[in-house]
Amino acid sequence: MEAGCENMVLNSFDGHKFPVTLHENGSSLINEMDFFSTDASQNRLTIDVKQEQHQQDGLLHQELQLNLNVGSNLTTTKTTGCNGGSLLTSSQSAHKLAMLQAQLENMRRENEGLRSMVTQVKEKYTYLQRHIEENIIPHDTTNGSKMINTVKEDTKQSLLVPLELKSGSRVDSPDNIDDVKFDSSKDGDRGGAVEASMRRVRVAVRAQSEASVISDGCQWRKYGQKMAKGNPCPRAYYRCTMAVGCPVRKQVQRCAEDRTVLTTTYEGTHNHPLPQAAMAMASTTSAAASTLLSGSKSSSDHLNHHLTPGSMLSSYPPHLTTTLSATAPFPTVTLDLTNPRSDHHIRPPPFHFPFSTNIPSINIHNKPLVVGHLSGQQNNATKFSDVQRSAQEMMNAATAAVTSDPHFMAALVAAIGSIIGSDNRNNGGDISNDKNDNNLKRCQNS
DNA sequence: CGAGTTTGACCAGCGC
DNA sequence: GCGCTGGTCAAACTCG
Ligand SMILES: [Zn+2]
Repeated sequence: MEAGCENMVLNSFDGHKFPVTLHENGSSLINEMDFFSTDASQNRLTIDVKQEQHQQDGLLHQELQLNLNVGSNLTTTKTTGCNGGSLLTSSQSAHKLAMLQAQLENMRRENEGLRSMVTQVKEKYTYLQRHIEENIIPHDTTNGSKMINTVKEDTKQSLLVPLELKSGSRVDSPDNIDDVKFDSSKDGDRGGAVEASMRRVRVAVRAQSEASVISDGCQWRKYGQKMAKGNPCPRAYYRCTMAVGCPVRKQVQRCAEDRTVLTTTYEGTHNHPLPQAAMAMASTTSAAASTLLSGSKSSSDHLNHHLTPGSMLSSYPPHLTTTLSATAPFPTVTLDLTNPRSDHHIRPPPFHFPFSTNIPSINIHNKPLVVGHLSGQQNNATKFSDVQRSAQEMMNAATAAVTSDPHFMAALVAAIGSIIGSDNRNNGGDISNDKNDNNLKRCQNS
C-alpha cells in the first residue's frame, strides 16, 4: 500500500456474508446475511469503501462505493489511494474528507455493533447445533431406540400441554379454509391429511395468571371441557365468535404442578378484522403459523436467512423463553412467560443458551411421534440417518423461520406486552372471566 | 330471549 | 377388536 494517500478503508473479518451495495442511482441494497454458511471461502465479511474521483463535463464527480460485509473476526486495514486529488482545492478536499471520515466513523461503529451481534448469534448457533447433535439426534443407531424412548419420556413429562387439534376435526363453515384442509382426511385422502396436519401450527402461551383465561382481546365461546389425563384441572375449549366461521380455536388449561401457570394454545388464523387489543395475539399466532409453514416448505433454505434478533428482542423480559416444538404432526411454538426459577423443576430440562442476553432462548423439543415411528418401522441404519437428517432439517428450518421473521418477532413483543398488561389488569376483556375465575378457584382448591 | 356455559355423548386416532 | 384419550357436538341450562 502506498503511504501518504488517504481514505480507503478495508474492514474485513471472518464470518458470513452480509453485502451492502450502493448502486449507481444512490440506492442501497442489503442482501441476505448468511450466518450459517459452511463455505469458509465465502465467509469473508468486509467493508470496502472506494472513493473514485473523475472529471466529467468539466465538473468533478466523486463516487463513494460501499461494500459492507459483516463478520466476526474484524480486522481493519487502512490503505490509501490518490486519484485526482490535486484537482480539488485544499479546502474542498478537507471538507469532503471530513465528511467521508465522519461517514466512515459511523460505519465503523455500526460495524462494531453488527460484529458483536454476529458473534453472539454464531455462538448460539454453535451451541444449538451441539445440543441437537448430542441430545436430540442420536449418533449411534444401535442405541438410537433407547435415546428415542428417553426423549419420549421427557416429552410426556413436559408441561407444555400437548395440544393436537386433530386433522379430522369437523368443519364449521365451508369458507373455512383451514378446516376444509382438515376435512380431506375424512375423504380418504390420507396423504393429503398428513400433509395438511403437518402444516398445523399451534402457538401456546404459558403465563402465570390468577384468572383462568388470559385476555387477548378476542371474543371466545366455550364449546367443550374435558378432563385431561394427568391433570386434575380441566382443559377448556374455545372458539372465536367474532365472526361466523372463524377457524381460530384456543385451549386453556392449568398446569397440574403449578396451578398459577396457565397454558393457552391458539390455532388458526382469524378470517375477520380484529380490534386493536386482539391484534397482538392474533398476529403472533398467524405469523408463527406462517413462518413455521414456510420453514417446513423450504426446509433448510431458511437457514440461510439473515437473523436480526438482537435489536428487536431487546425489550423482552429476561425470563421469557420461546419453545419451538417440532412435535409431529403439529409443530408448536410455545411462549413461556413464566419465571423459570419458579417452575424449572417441573419442566423437562430446557435447552438454554449459556449467555446472558435479552434475546429469549429457543428451546427445541424433539419429534417424539416421528421418531417413535422410526423406532418401530425403520431399523435400517440408512433410512434412520435419512430421517434423522430430515428431522434435523425440519427443526433447523422451523427455528430459523421463526427467529428470522421480523413480523413474528414484532408480534411476539406486542403479544407479550399484551399478556403482561392484561395480567396487571386482572384479565379483563374476555366475556366469561367471572365464571372462569370460579372454575379456577375450584381447580385450585381441589 | 339471545348469548354463553355446562356436560354427557359421540367420533376418530392410536396403542395394545 | 377393544379400550383409552383428545376433540367436538348439541341439548339443557344459566344469566343479563
Ligand atoms: Zn376470529
